[in-house]
Amino acid sequence: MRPSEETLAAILSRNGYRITPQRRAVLHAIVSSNEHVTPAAVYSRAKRTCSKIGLVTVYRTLEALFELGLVCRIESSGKSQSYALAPEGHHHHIVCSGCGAVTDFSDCNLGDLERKLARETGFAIESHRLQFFGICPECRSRAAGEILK
Amino acid sequence: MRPSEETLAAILSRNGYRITPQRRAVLHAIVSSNEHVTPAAVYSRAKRTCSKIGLVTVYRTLEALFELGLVCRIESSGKSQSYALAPEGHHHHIVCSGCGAVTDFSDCNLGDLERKLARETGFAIESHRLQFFGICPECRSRAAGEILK
DNA sequence: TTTTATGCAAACCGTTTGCAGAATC
DNA sequence: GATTCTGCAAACGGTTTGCATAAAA
Repeated sequence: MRPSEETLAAILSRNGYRITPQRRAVLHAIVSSNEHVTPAAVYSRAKRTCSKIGLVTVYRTLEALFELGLVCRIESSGKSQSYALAPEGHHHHIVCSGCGAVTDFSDCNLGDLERKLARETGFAIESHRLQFFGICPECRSRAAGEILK
Repeated sequence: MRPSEETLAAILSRNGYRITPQRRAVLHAIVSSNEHVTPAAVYSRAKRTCSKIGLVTVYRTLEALFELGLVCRIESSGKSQSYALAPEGHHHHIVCSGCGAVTDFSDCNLGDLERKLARETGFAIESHRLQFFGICPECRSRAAGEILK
């Protein structure tokens, strides 16, 4: 289950971070958004809660959350990164090429491949990243709508 | 087998691109390098062949080569992208966290997973990207050497 | 001689940093 | 009251663009 804003704040606090209105605003912004969001998006969301927050603080807070593993970061193939509440455990993403929406999945079953590659290449493999790209259901139906017109 | 500089130049020409000393220099730079290289690296290599080349031209040429599928681009998780001669067909990368070296592999066997995800999420999946990260053989033996000292 | 390519400098975009003042604990 | 956080503005790094000049076809 998704951690609440309170839970996250408690974890931050327990790790020596101070709880400020700005940080609460960032927490609120990511907890209340279901998608992956860019720092800029977090900023504009957070600004609704705490009007004097600066973009810099958003970056710093997201970095802190990322360090603590509370948030995951995805480098969508373009310029800007995006963040979301970290689902528990190992997972990967499916990214919509139309609207950028991100869906998670967790069963990747790459153990055999990893062992094989390690054997063949001599690499000590430590991690992997897997992303699928495609068109999400919403964009598909939107596209279908366009055609009918 | 790897295409030669001549072959690449011919393909460029056939596609309406003019063959300039600068473009030859870029072609030479990537053909003669076995690793994946950043635009900046291509630039300094190319400069040896054609001293008056500018970084901008390198970017533009790499982009053209990428458009034609002659070169593949990898977004290594940091700031700069890197390019290499495109191996034929579908492939993925293993990236060394130590030195950045990149190795290719081609058998990923993700068809079943892709179908399953498409079914479960409703995405029309079009492509995927898979990267492994680890320590390459050279870095491993270097690390072993450090320990012995 | 028409069309495309080049280089420069300057713009751009997302991100990071230095620092004085403000807020938390 | 000591320490951490904030916001601003300015720096940064990689990449892109506008434009006049130069070169390829």
